[in-house]
Amino acid sequence: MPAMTWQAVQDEALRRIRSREWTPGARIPDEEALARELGCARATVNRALRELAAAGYLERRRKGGTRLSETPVRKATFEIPIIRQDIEARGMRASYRLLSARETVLPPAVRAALKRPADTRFLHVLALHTADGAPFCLEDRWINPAVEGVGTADFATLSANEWLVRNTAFSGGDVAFGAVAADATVAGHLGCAPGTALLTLDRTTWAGPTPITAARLTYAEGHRVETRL
Amino acid sequence: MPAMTWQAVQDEALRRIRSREWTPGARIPDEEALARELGCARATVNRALRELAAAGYLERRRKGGTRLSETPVRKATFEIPIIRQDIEARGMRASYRLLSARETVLPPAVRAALKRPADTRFLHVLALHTADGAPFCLEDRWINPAVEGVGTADFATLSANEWLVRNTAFSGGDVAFGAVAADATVAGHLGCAPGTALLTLDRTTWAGPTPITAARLTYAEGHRVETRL
DNA sequence: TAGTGGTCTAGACCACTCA
DNA sequence: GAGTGGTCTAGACCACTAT
Repeated sequence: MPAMTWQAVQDEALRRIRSREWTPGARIPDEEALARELGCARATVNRALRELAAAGYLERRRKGGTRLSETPVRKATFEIPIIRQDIEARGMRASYRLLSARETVLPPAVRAALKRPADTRFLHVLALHTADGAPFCLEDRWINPAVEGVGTADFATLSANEWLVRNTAFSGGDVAFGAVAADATVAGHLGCAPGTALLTLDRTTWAGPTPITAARLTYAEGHRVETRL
Repeated sequence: MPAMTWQAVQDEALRRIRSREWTPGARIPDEEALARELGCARATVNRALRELAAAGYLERRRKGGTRLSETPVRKATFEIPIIRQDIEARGMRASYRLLSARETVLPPAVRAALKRPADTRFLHVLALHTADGAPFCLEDRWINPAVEGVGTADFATLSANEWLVRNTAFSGGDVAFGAVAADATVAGHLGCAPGTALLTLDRTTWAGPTPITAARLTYAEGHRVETRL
């Protein structure tokens, strides 16, 4: 084992930050000095500090040196797993029921998000995920019918989410959290009163310029999406 | 410029993933083979693939090699900035108004989250953030009165959020999104109808075993927290 | 122009884990 | 036991930017 691993260097840097030995806005020693002081190679210091900069603790500029962030932008990473995995990771039994699947015209909001012309038709899939028999979340998804194989996919047995992950290549997308009041339909499926405040997760995914799918997950009452800082 | 940068290697790997040249679950060439093929050092390949593994695209095991994830757990990173910065980044004018600040007994839910005994007293701060004059979010925060300097801090001019970021050293915490229906008080401050579904962001931060603060941000109607995948 | 971080290289040894 | 990823080193050159 080398004297100093990059992890040890990072821990030491975090210790100095937390102990206020290094203070917000102040410049810290350069990589070469730290490497000499800690007895390791500069590359080791570089890796340790690079990751702290990516996490928002430090700001680094060539020639300008490395400073503690004055206003650290905390970056919180949330895992967005396949719903079934999410449920099973909580130690519950996941099941899935297809409610409807038919091709129809995109509603205006989805059409705008996917930048499609008017009257574009997509496959609309509505499905309910349950955990230990209780409603967990409602999946309201629009799928581009041009996606290869989607015509023969059977979303009754495999969720559209999983089918898409396994069968399409995508290049990017976006995710957003929001809140909605349950309408009568949603309330019925999720077993809550109409008007209940529910957390939503909207996702769109693209293969280059072509939209693959837009989905809204509406979680059952009280659901939270958590992570560590 | 070297022939192949780690970024170029990563782009090439992503191209092979997206083109399905490499398929989910299948093993990809080992680092040495890729380095030879692409004409770079193994360390360069290592950095490229290590980051793809951290992002959930690949699973790597010593001796087991590197495989494409069968069920990629997408990791979405959200920036959790100081609210004022968040507002200003949207090109709006941020302002802040302290609504109340007094020390009182922790309510049960917060007490449990912070693992404090019954009758623990914290400083309770309620404040409204506005963007271009319109309500943006309501900050409902509990601060450990043992935090150094909190007794003399003036939260009327500087938000508690910013004061804490600048004046305390913390070691960790957690974040959670949720949804609540506006009660009469919240509705009044945020200018919406009682019962409106609102997005919440709950945060707790710790200095080792000592809680520093617990905060709930309740965003105005329609607010979304977004990120790219 | 000079200082600092960003990256690449070639080689080495180690840690894990599969067969 | 052996294959593969994880990491460290020492040196080098480059890119950016503060002065």
